[in-house]
Amino acid sequence: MEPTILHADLDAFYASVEQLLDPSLRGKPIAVGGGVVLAASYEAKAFGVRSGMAGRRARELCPQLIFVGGRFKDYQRLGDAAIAVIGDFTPLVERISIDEAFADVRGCTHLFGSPADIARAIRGRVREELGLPISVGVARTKHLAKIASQVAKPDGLVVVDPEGELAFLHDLPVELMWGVGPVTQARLLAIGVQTIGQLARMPGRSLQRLLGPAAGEKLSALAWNRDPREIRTHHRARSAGAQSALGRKPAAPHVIRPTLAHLADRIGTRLRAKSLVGRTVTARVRFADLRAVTRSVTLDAPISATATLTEIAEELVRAALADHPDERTISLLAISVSHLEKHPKLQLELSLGLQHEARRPGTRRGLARHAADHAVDRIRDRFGWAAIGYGSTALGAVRSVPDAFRELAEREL
DNA sequence: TCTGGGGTCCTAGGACCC
DNA sequence: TCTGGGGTCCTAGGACCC
Repeated sequence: MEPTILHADLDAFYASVEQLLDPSLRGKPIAVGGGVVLAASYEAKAFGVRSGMAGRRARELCPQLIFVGGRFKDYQRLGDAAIAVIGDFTPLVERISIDEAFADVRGCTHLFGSPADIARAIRGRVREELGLPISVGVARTKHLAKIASQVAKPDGLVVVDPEGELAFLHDLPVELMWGVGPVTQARLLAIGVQTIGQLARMPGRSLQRLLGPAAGEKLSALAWNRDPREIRTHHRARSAGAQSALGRKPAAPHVIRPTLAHLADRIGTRLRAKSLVGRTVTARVRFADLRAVTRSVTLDAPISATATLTEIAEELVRAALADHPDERTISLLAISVSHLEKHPKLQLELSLGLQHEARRPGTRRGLARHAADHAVDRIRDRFGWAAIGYGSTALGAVRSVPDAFRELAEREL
């Protein structure tokens, strides 16, 4: 079988866009972000600067590092354009994030040539039309294609021939595998496993004892290049959430209320835009020392109303804080809604709302809340998100990061 | 001056049902 | 008196990915 799976990954994406749009930044070590490095150029990576690193640490490693603010609209535009180039070759495209996608070209080789030809064409077009470097891996499986694109970086192409798969895979370090993070890497190192080949030769039993049944099984399979995953062009979301880092703030209502209201507002808006409702609400509180706790509740009836979501989240946060009375300072609040279902149509929703109220005597708020949410949603559709909000949610102070950046990270629900 | 924001999946224990 | 097992759902925590 011919290798027809492509994995395409824009190199140092945010940083590359900044260097594209501002030529004075080219060839220089730059980082997108401030408090935290969101992306680093290859010139910065040479100094050890990595994404996710604290800005201060990055500056220590690279004193001449240039921090740039972030042109989020351009990231979205150029990321979409690059993925669209892939879509010109095949409809079987699975987008993983703003700057990364899998594709299966098995059905279009008669039009465009071999998978390697197609990969070269994609790289050429993204470079010529958009001015951005993109690395591509080609293999028979998603896992191998993804590893190949990592090996190809920066700005390269690696094709893994079927005959050479295990030879290619087994010399590589385990941390290149999908699913091996810092913890697993350390656990494997403790038993002397550093390469994928060493992992492959471990007895399945001991791997499962070390990493759990699911992870052990999965890594064994991947190490032998058994990856059953196919290209999935459409994912439906299982949860929708939002979070806000706070620095250090007192665990007090004047901090918690407006923050939760803002988070609930964002989630509710996204859910309603996709006609989704959710049954489980989870709230997360992170303390000053970065330890975090969660509290969740599963409701009888699913919700999407901003006010209801806010109230439930407040209750959960109160419960979490009550269990940790010594914690006076919090550094992050988060809400997530899961057990998502498709919302019934509007008319059904109204009758459902009435039934719902009948079951919960004393609340005539359900319908009023839906009406208010829909009114706000419509105004925002016309005039933008900032045009209107629920009281304190309009507070800019609770936003530690521009909403444009949040939108970048949001996946299609 | 101790690190953003949005996700997925897995595990383990307990409740509850048959 | 003493002793079962399987399945499902919920909750809390954690590892990992981009």
